[in-house]
Amino acid sequence: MPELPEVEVVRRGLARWVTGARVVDVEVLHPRPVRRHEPGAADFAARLSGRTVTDVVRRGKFLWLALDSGEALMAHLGMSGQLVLQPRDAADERHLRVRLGLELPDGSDGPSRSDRSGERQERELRFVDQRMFGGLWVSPLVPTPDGLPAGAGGLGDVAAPGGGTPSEPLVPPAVVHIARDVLDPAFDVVGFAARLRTRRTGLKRALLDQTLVSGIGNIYADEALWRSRLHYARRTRTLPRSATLGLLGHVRDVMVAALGEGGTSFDSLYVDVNGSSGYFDRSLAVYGQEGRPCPRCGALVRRDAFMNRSSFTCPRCQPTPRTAHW
DNA sequence: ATTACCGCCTGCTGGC
DNA sequence: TGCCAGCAGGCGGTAA
Repeated sequence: MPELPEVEVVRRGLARWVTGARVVDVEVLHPRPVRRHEPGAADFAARLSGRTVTDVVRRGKFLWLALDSGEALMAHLGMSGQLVLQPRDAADERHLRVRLGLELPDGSDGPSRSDRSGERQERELRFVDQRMFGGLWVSPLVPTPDGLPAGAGGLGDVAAPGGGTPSEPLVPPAVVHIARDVLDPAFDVVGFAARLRTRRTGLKRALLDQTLVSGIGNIYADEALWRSRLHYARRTRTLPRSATLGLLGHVRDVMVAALGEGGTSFDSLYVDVNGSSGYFDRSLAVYGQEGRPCPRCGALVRRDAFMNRSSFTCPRCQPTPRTAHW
């Protein structure tokens, strides 16, 4: 499933290749992925046709293409979504849901192709999604409540200080309640620590709460907790501030490491959600490793049912707290 | 207001 | 061989 680093890799690819592109046609092949566009598929297509992409922005796992109309094409990859840039004559993918015909800006011939110059190159931006948890919709943009840039935008490496171009202080309403993520320069570590202490819940529930910090899914939650030697049911209220800061550092480290792998694995926008991209081949200490030895101490990794999902822990490094908060 | 849980989706896997 | 339960899980909606 696409996690934050994969979404950021997609964002960078889009920023590079489709900034300045103009939408020439739109085809919705399945209604479900545009369900969040309430006026319907025809209106969705009409609002995109003829528009030019001015920026590509991400907050958490929400991604959007800012348009010269002042609106934005929103995208969420959900569990199995992909955004791929293809030649117009490429065969349809099995789970192709939406197709946007694009005219690339002058001087760009798109990824992995260098054919004749002099005329604008056409490509298709395709939304492919097997399970359709994700989707596309067109949305207005509203000012960010804090007046700061919306998230990761422009070209460059947001994880590197000074890298990237600040995005405009505009967000889609659907994203206003989504917290910034740990790769966002405007992420407020101190504010997060303070809010965590007011919560009456367990640590992993808090990490997965997108209104506290965004972009953390099941995999990164488990990996960061393992690195921090913390159990998922540890009460947030009892966590010392230093441990909170350490945990956030581990979240950032594991994401930046994945970003480094993912960012060098693709020369197109294709991200293989089934894991053969090299991204998921990265070593996971505990996630999905039930019954295998903990890389740190050798105890066998345990799998617990948690929130209708799974949590993987090392029973020795991450003992169950005596006062657990499930 | 805060917290917890359900259901949406499809394809693959394993047990019988 | 076929059938079906279980599983993957982010997020919006809703109940308590």
